[in-house]
Amino acid sequence: MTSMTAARSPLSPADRPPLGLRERKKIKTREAIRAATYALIGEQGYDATTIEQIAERAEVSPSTVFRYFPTKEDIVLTDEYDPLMLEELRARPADEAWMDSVRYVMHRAMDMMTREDPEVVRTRAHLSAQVPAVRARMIESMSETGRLLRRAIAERSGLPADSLEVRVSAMSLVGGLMEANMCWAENGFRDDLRDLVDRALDVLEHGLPTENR
Amino acid sequence: MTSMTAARSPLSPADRPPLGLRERKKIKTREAIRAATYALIGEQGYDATTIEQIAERAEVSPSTVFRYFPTKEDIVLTDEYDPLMLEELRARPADEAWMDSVRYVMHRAMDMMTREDPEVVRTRAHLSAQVPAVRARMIESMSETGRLLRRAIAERSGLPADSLEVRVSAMSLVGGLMEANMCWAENGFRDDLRDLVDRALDVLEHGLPTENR
DNA sequence: CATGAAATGAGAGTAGCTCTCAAAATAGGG
DNA sequence: CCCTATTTTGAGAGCTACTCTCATTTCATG
Repeated sequence: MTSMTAARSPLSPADRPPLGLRERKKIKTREAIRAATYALIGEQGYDATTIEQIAERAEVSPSTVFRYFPTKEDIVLTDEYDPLMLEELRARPADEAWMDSVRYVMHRAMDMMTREDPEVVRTRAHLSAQVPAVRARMIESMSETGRLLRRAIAERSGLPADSLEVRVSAMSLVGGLMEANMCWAENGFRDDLRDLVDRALDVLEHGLPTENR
Repeated sequence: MTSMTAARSPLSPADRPPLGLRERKKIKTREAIRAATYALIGEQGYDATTIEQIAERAEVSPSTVFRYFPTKEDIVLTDEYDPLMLEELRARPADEAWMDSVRYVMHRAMDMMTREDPEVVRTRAHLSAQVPAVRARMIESMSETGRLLRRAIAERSGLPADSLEVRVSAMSLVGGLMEANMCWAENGFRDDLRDLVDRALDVLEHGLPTENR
């Protein structure tokens, strides 16, 4: 019901067998909290849902909720995709055009996500579009993603990872993708997310269409 | 000591003379709160500064502080530049290249800001770079700015203001400028902000330098 | 099974923020 | 100058996210 399971397939070494009872319980608790949160938000909305209610339904104490997630927004937003996507990006052939690499990885990621838990992806997008606090946290986490992206861009371009040029490039990429996501949610998920992402990448690559850029 | 005075010069109609005692007091209170906040943060840091302390030093009640500013972060971040810049942007000749318009307006804005209260501009940038809560709120407000920007971009490009293309374009512009600001603060204000902004705009316009984009 | 380590729960405490209501300040007209 | 309507303010209660501490429970390991 969450994304953890999906995170396994592509590029993860071997760390599955030795998984003690403790670790398994921790994962279960994490999932329980997330599931309880999504359920309650579905019933009452985000703001009306308190940590106490979440704790109650997940059958843990409020303290435990905060031990697993630093903020309420993080319960909704946390996923494990970003590092994986980064790995995949950096694993692409160095002579591939940058935007092609991005496109490729984004397509794979979206396939994976819609195959695993499309419901969660939508809820998340919906909350990001509607609830200011969630949106803020989401933007913040995207800018963290942008920071990770710098390494990949730096490797491709030969520029230093902390140069302004690389930073701007990373940030505009991340911002563009976020905008695609927002658009998707705001229009009630009517469009195909893949198309939106493609169009966003086109704008980043070539500027606005039918314009002298 | 704040930015209000600066906002007067360029494109404001006539609304100065009829300014009752009530309005004047409100402005004074607003400034007092902001001044108190900046002072206290300078002495103790952001997190250690509570609304109560701010209220005390500004000689108002805590309630009043919240009446003037919705959040603590807003006390630090709120300014009145954005709408002005938007006006100026839309007032540029329609046949000017888009990026040139942006460059022009940004230069004017930066001149204005560094002429008026360079101290506040720096403190704000510094806090945005250091304090997560402030940064989050700042990003959020930049994305509001991005929303305003859409109108201008739509007028120039002929595309609908709510199209994905325009949104991506607006967001990446705003993100790039923010990155320039961050860079500036993180490097201890050693660089010239104008150069950084120019370089950011260059990346947005032409892609990464010496690269097949 | 005993011992050490880790996870949990309970509880108190802080601070940002909201809401309500009564008191004080101001505007405008007689 | 005063009276009244409106606005602004202050006081205070209340909610909730979040932090910290400490005792208790639960798992790991020899």
